[in-house]
Amino acid sequence: MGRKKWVDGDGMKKGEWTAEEDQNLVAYINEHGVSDWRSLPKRAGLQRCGKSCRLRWLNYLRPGIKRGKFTRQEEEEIIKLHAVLGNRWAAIAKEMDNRTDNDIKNHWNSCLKKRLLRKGIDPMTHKPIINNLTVTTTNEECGSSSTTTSSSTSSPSGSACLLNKLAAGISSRQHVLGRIKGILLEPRITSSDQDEKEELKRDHKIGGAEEDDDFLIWEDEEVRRFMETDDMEYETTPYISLFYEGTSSDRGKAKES
DNA sequence: AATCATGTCAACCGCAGTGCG
DNA sequence: CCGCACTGCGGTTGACATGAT
Repeated sequence: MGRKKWVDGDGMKKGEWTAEEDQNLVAYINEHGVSDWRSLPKRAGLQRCGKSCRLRWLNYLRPGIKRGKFTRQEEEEIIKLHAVLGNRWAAIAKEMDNRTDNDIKNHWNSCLKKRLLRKGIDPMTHKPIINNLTVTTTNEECGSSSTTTSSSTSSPSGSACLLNKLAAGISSRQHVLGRIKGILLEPRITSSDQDEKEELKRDHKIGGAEEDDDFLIWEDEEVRRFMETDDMEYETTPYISLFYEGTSSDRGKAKES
């Protein structure tokens, strides 16, 4: 995979790295450590730009990097962190166990984001998707007003605030929590290919009444009423605990509730 | 079997932040 | 304070893999 090799105007190689190049870079860094990426390629005998070397080292060659499929726990962690941090992949990566920001970003964009969308959750706001409705809400905790749509982006803190609001109102909308839980409790891909196929079958089930009804689309009026309850107090942590309660070990309890 | 669509992942690009002279 | 060089980050691209038709 990757890109074909080519050479740019400065004689710098681009594209896919060869095993030999990897070996050279690793050998050099092991011996001299990382310093001055700009001059490193020359010193290491590589026809690459420093930026390319840095990226290769950080995302691929650096020792201890965890690669391959994401576990369910890791995916939960990503969703949880994304709700708080937004698209700050480097910050998310720091909280994860030796996953690179690039890896997390790729997995989010190719998999998690789409899964959330399929389940009627906006991946940017982590809110239920609303019927083409622009929702204006006063964000007291963040000290500002914000206008969001189901497809809009918002600042991480704003997103967290909205999510807390969602959590605060969850008692009156238990099915919302159920829907969110559902995403996290789904049998995960990582266990086996069979699981993956079954999940895909479920998600792409054609003609089943469950399919369309399963999306959580709030009616405009319902949403308006919900958003009007602005005098509630929320905190970040309660939202997270609500969002994730019932996952893994608590799965049984969640079903009961 | 061929073609098309979608998923995955490595790598590139451009910009913002930071440090230094 | 300003400009430059360097680093780090997030968004995007491109090639290959895999599945669906």
